[in-house]
Amino acid sequence: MDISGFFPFWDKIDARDRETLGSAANVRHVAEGDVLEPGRDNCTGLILIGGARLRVFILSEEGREVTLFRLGPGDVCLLSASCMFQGVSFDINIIAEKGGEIAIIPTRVYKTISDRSAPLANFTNQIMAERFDSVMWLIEQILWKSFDARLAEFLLDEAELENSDSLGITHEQIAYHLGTAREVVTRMLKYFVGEGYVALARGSVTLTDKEALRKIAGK
Amino acid sequence: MDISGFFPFWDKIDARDRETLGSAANVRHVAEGDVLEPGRDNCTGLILIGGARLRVFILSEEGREVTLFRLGPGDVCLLSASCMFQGVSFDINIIAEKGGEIAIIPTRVYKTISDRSAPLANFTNQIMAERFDSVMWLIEQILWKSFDARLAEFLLDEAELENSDSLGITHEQIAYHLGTAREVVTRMLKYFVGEGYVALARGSVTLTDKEALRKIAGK
DNA sequence: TTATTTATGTGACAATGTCACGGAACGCGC
DNA sequence: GCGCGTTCCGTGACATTGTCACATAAATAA
Repeated sequence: MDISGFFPFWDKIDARDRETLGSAANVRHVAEGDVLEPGRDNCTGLILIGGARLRVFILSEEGREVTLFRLGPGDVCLLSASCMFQGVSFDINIIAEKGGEIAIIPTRVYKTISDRSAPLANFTNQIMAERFDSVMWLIEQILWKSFDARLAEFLLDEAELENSDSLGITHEQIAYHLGTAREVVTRMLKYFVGEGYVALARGSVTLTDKEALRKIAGK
Repeated sequence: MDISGFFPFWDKIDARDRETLGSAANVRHVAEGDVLEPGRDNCTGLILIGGARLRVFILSEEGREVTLFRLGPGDVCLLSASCMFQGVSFDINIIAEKGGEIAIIPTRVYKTISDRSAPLANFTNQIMAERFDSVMWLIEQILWKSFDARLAEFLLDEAELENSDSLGITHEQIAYHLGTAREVVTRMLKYFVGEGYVALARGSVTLTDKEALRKIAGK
């Protein structure tokens, strides 16, 4: 796995540092369901995603989850190296939704180089800003969107990601993504069925009227 | 107003760049209630806070607000220069809660130097991470704290900030901070009065049992 | 088949948000 | 002082979402 493609200014980084980064990168394969960060004590390092899909989420003390964002091929996960910054105290969890190759650069190595390399530090900045943006989007969703809109949007996004209108997902999994209770999802899906937007089966939701769902999602 | 104190690695920045930053800094005084960023079109620049207190919040289309965080003396506001990053699309609003001196460094100047200066870029990173942390804290509050806990915590924080147990604040202002409706605040405050936690008067809330409030706030 | 696990359905209730008011306190001009 | 408009607060009815306690049904294992 070639890591140079992840860094847009690869050629502006010092040659010795490129070497260091390359050899520090720990390439491995993750399988679906693998846990990359278990919440506490999270400082695996910078994760460069080759072919996997990762879900980054937070977890409450009571075990409720909310998905912050998902990362796919070509993305870089920075929060898994959040200990390189002072004053960051929140915990995140990362799990592989789809298996594939990833490369991990240990936090210390990355930080050392970043400290003296402007291109790398600015790259870090850019990634951080993008994640910040995702999280702000989430806040706005949670605060100002009604649940039907959030569910509709989730289903559409999911269909896009999976490239299929038939989603193999349980109500409980949806609830985890959206940070609500299963019963609430069941109730709303039931309503969607009544309106003809989706069809349900055990462990699956099929979108039957995407146009209507888009309307509900408010876009 | 001396801006060097804001940058922990001031002496590691190139002398010419220090000069440029210093002369680009636009020092001015803001009065209470002044709007520094009106949502859309936000790229005032990096704001260095001398003596003012700023409130950074987001606004829904319906006019509902939520406070993201507040900044005081010695703090740096980065989101007011968020256009220096690609892909950042959320809008923020900034208003002065307390008058005082601030210095503004235009985004372009800051970005130019940051692009070639590792210390500055890493400083930017650090600030961004801290703001990210604040926002994550907010998400956790919104998602898994009940409203009584959030209100109690807000009142305690406010008393700390104002250095007084008697707060000159209306129910509506509290609602804006917490992103809810005035009636909800009124209702809960009424309950707090019944329990003897606070005393109310027009335009003011007085904390009468901080210990109990801390307990409710969950800390 | 029978048991067990996993997924879904549902009703009652609690917490919070929305709406439509009414009334009380304050500021201001007289 | 008085009237009067504005701001702030209180309240009831209802909608939405979250919680809890189950029942049922479909898959899977024994």
